[in-house]
Amino acid sequence: MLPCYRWRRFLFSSDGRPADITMSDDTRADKAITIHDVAREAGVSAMTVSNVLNGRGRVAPTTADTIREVVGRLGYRPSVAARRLRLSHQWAITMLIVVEDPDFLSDPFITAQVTGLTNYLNRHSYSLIIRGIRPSEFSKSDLFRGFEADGIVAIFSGDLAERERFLTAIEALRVPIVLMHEYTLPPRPDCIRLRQDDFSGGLQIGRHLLGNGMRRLWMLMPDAHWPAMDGRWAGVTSAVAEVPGADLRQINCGNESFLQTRDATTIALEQYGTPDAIVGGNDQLAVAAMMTCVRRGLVVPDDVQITGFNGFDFWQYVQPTLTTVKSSAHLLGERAAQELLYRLQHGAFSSQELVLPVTLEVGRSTAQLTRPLSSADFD
Amino acid sequence: MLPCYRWRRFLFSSDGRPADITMSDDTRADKAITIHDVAREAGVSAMTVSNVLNGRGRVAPTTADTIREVVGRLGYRPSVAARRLRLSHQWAITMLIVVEDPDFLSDPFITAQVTGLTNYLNRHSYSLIIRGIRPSEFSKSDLFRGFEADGIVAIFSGDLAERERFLTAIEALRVPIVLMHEYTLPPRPDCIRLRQDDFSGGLQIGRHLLGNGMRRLWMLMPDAHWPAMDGRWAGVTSAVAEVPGADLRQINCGNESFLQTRDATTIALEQYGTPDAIVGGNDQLAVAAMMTCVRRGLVVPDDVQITGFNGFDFWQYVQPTLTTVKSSAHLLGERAAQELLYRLQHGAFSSQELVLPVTLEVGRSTAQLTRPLSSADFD
DNA sequence: CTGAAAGCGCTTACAG
DNA sequence: CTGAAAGCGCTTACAG
Repeated sequence: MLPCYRWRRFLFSSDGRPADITMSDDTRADKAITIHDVAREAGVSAMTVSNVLNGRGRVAPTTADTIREVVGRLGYRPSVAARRLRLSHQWAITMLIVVEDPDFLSDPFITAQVTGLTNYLNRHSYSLIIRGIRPSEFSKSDLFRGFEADGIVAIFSGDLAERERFLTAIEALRVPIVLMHEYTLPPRPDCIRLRQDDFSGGLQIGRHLLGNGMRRLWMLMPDAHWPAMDGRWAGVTSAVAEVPGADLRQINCGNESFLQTRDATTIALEQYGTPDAIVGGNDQLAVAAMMTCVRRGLVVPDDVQITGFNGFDFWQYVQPTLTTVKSSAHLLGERAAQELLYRLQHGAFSSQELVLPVTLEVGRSTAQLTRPLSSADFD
Repeated sequence: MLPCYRWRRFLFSSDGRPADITMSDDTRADKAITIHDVAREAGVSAMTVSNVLNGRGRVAPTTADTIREVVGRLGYRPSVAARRLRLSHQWAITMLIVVEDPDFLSDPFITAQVTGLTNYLNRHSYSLIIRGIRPSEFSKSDLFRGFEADGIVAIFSGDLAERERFLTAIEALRVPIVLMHEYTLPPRPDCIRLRQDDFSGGLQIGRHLLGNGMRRLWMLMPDAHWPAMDGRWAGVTSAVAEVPGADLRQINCGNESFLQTRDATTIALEQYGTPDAIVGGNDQLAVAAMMTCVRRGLVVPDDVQITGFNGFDFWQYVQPTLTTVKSSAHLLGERAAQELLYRLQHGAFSSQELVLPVTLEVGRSTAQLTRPLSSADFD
């Protein structure tokens, strides 16, 4: 008997509401072979097939061989959905990125973390589900309607109160959480904080520039509140506080795009004059500022020193090469996955907080020159 | 009665093989409330709850209100796994990227497509599963063991025979396929090809440079065979064939990294002398070549003209701005999702092949200068 | 307008 | 060493 729900209605509409639509065909359902088909063909019971496939129980070697042969011949693939229901485990992790920009994957810091996550998870037969949600649409998001993962890796933007709200909301999903780049929200049960040492990176950048004799510093920051960015700012602030007479000004660069950063830098240059050094909150901001300075006839590093943050391949594409802070965003993603799978395996996280180190990478954009650059400087 | 499989063994080990590990705890399982809990609390049957939640059948408004109240109060969330099993539909699409580089998401062309996909799918309550697989590990990949999607969007690299093999393999999964950037593999049932018009882009680039009087052209290509890259090459080749006396040389740039591109360009410059123009297979290749030329004292565009391909934000970060081919990789991703959901809804794809247009974006890197650049050229 | 029953494809404890 | 039975949490056709 062919059950009639082979032709059924699916949740499927443009506004995300249920809609009544009839499926005309489902090739998979027609041909799907089950564990019972294999069992019948091999002349055993379904449970023996299950045991062989999962390496459990004692099964006679000859029986096992027969079963494996039949599995191969029939092209049997166990139903993931059935296994998930039966075991109430999903073998899936959700990466949740709460950010206004729908094009969030264009940030290399984000993509490197995502790549680290997928690589680690796939190695362990877990899959990654990526969800980008705008802060303004967080509550009416269908994240909560169709949630299907064993854990969450979350990156929040926004101020403390907003982030607190996001965290409280996803805690209702009752799965373990790895919170990225968070250092202000207080610890919670079944939730750890994982980040790179942005404060230290900022501190190193600041001390490096101050050690070069720079005193009037700017730091370029995006509109969006990112905890990681706040940490860098705090680090630079600390360094500046150590040197009497040094000061630091924050320049808002809107959405971090090239154009908005260029415009913000241009206005600041006209309003405040040229600073000794410009600290980019990340590499993109730094490079956009560098281009702006160069186009205005300023020489880097002679007239103004410039630094970035994160050390993506990107920094090499610029001239002079950028002084930046190297961190491994890829490693950060891998580590998030590792901690989550550890938690799933052992029932508890191995620690409350993890901070990965960063290192200052000195390029020519903060070089103390005693002679003009020559082509030899670039090799 | 608490079933004992709450403490069960999970597939979980570093090499991807099943391993015997006991879960010490599962917070979700302890507290999960089901449709029956809601039904009992509301004094109705499970099916009435189901009807209300899915907007089917006739239910008395007062009954429906009560049920919705209980759902909210208990925080009931339907089990996705159960729904999937019952309906044998997953509400999930897999994006499969077959490429050697495990850091595949660092390519902006890939990430833009992934972003377009997620955005479209999430709007329609589908989720995206990303799988990167190395060509060499394709067959022993566990893609086939844990497959769980209603459709596939695939990006292959490699030569024709390899890509043919990949396609044949994923066809065994019996779900509809959208093949990206493919134009040589013959059409198959339940599989469409979606790409941007790389040939036209290459043709336009070639004609533009030849129109500028350039005759000795190079094209920078990566080691990896990408069909999209081959299409661009074919386009440039066509343009060159139109002009007697013009010639085109292919320069292999290894893995496309800055360093390997720089080295390949340097060696080529020493071996063959400076060409009239360098066509980058993509923006990154073009910018790396531009940096190399500038560092060797060549002036762009006076001594050598340079072009890119894809027009990412990236191109603006370079000086002079890059002539490139604009396409919308984001749109390509959206379109792939759209076609797949159409297929799932209607039982058949709406067409066999889709080609999205591209446009030439002329920057200063191919400007025909009659005077030296001034800062005014940059605004 | 509402409910009892069946079944999606697995895995487990238990009995043979 | 192997199997019959139960049940994970839903949805559907059908009967009332």
